[in-house]
Amino acid sequence: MSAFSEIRAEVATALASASGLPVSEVDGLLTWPPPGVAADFAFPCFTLAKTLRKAPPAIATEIAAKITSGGIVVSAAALGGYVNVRTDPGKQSARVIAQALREGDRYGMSTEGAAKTIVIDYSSPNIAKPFSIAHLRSTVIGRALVNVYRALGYTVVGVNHLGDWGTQFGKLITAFKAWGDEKQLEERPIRYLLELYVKFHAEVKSKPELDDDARRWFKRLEDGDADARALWQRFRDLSLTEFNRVYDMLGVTFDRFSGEAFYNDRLDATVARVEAKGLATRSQDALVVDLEPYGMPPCLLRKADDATLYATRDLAAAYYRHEQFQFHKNLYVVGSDQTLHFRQLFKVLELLGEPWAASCVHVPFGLIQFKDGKMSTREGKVVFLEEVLAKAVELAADIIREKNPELASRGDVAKAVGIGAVVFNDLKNRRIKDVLFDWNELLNFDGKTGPYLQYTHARAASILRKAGALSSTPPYERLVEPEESAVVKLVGQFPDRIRAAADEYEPSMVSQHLLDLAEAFNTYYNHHRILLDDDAPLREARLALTASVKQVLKNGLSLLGVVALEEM
RNA sequence: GCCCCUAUAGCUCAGUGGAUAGAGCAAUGGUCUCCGAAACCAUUUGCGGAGGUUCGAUUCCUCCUAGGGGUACCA
Repeated sequence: MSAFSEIRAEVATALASASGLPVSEVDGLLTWPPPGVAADFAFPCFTLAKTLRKAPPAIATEIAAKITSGGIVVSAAALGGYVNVRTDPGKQSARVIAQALREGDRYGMSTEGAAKTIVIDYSSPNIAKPFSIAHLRSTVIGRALVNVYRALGYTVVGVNHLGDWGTQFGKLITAFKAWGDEKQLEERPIRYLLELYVKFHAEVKSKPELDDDARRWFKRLEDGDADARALWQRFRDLSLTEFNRVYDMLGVTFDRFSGEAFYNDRLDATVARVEAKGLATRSQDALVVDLEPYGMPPCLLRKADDATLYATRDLAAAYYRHEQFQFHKNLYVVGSDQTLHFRQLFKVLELLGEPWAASCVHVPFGLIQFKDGKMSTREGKVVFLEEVLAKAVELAADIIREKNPELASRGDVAKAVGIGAVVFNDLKNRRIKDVLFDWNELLNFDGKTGPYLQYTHARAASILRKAGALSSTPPYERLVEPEESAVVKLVGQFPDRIRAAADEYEPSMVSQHLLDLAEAFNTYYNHHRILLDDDAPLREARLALTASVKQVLKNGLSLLGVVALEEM
């Protein structure tokens, strides 16, 4: 339990005994006062008015009078219908900071997920297509969730469910057979494959028979045709080489690189399983699971030519994951445009009578929007992630040259800052929001950004370097400034925010908390001197506070996949 | 048509059913002989509309409007 949770529980207990309510009920109502009110917790008495048949202010006055100071609680005062409780700032600081410094890199982590496995499907780019800024979202959100669940003690299996199968390969093979150029494929594989893909979609408008060719090629691929298979392998290898370069830049890793093709030899058994349950029906020559009673279009398992689809392979993958890992949860970090697909998939699992269908969760995120509409691979309307990262790193290097030309290892720092800016930009808001692609915002390093957090961390690091060794027993009771209490509170709440982020599959809960902390610390820094010359004990206490801030920023940034820098 | 998501300041977004709705960007003006000015301080503007539930709604429910997405052989 975090020190902050313990403090909250103590306040709730005090209020419970004063009001006669159960602690759990008090805890549920407990809130905090607005900025103008000098108190740490607030207890609203409005719900009691009915049962007690008294006005809320009168109830608040009675409860406040019964609260005795002692322990963490210093005083209680009624104001309107609220009981405002003040806690001892020194004791609060002592507990919170001591815990943060004692636990260090483990602060915020727990073992509550021990013996539970969580499978997370993330990134999952389509082979033979460019790694765009759209894939970045799944990649960084998924990676952050992997880190968050690991921090809570879960066993996590991160799966890159590569889009390495499907009709798109029929299209690519068709296009390559028709217009392919070996030299271009060797020299600039992904961009060239994208061009072929775009050309295919442009040509198919006037030559619809190309679609039939594509379907035939995919069918041949599924049936193990050597020619099709060889081209597929080549496209896949070339793509993976490019993807790995991007993953290296981002520092992203996976436990499994199993794509859709991996499940190819399990598809017949999967379809058979659905048929055995009597769920599969022939409709318009295709094999489907009728979902009409649930208000959804049918889930297609086989096309008219018996080739499989996305849903078939996802179904096989779900069974495979359950058999392999007996997951506690099976998460899919995939864009919100695929919500219906997952609703269908989970419904089919439910109809198959799998109790673990309820443990499968789609974790959707908003789409990247351009000023002129949605991104479209088919029209070649994409922004390459490598280009974005390169620009960000270049800009970071410019700023370093200007602000800190003497800095050692400027190249590494520029990389960390530039990439940190792009990564954090994708994690700072609630993931469901669509993102308008905007170079200015992406390349902004001021305000609520990754570099701002890195800067605050580096600033704290700089102070601690100058200070030398820390005292092991600083007088925490000296930390009574309101700006200090604000920082302490945020340090103390950090572990709870990690849990909330896991509960809601929402990395932004960590991001927003780090921004709040950095803001509070920078405000504090600008109002009070830490490295005091004339008050050694207070200096020690403030340094301990600074060290705890640095620790939280470091741990939080690490969860988000952003490098915490000592200097920048 | 039907289904899902979103709507808070000029822009991008936070916001636990509670007391005066907060940040950043942009703009303007301040703060470095002082621990890192990628920082801090100050100034201005707002909960899409209408009902409902509630002691109390930006928050929950319904309807409407707007934007985005999806809607059988792509993923």
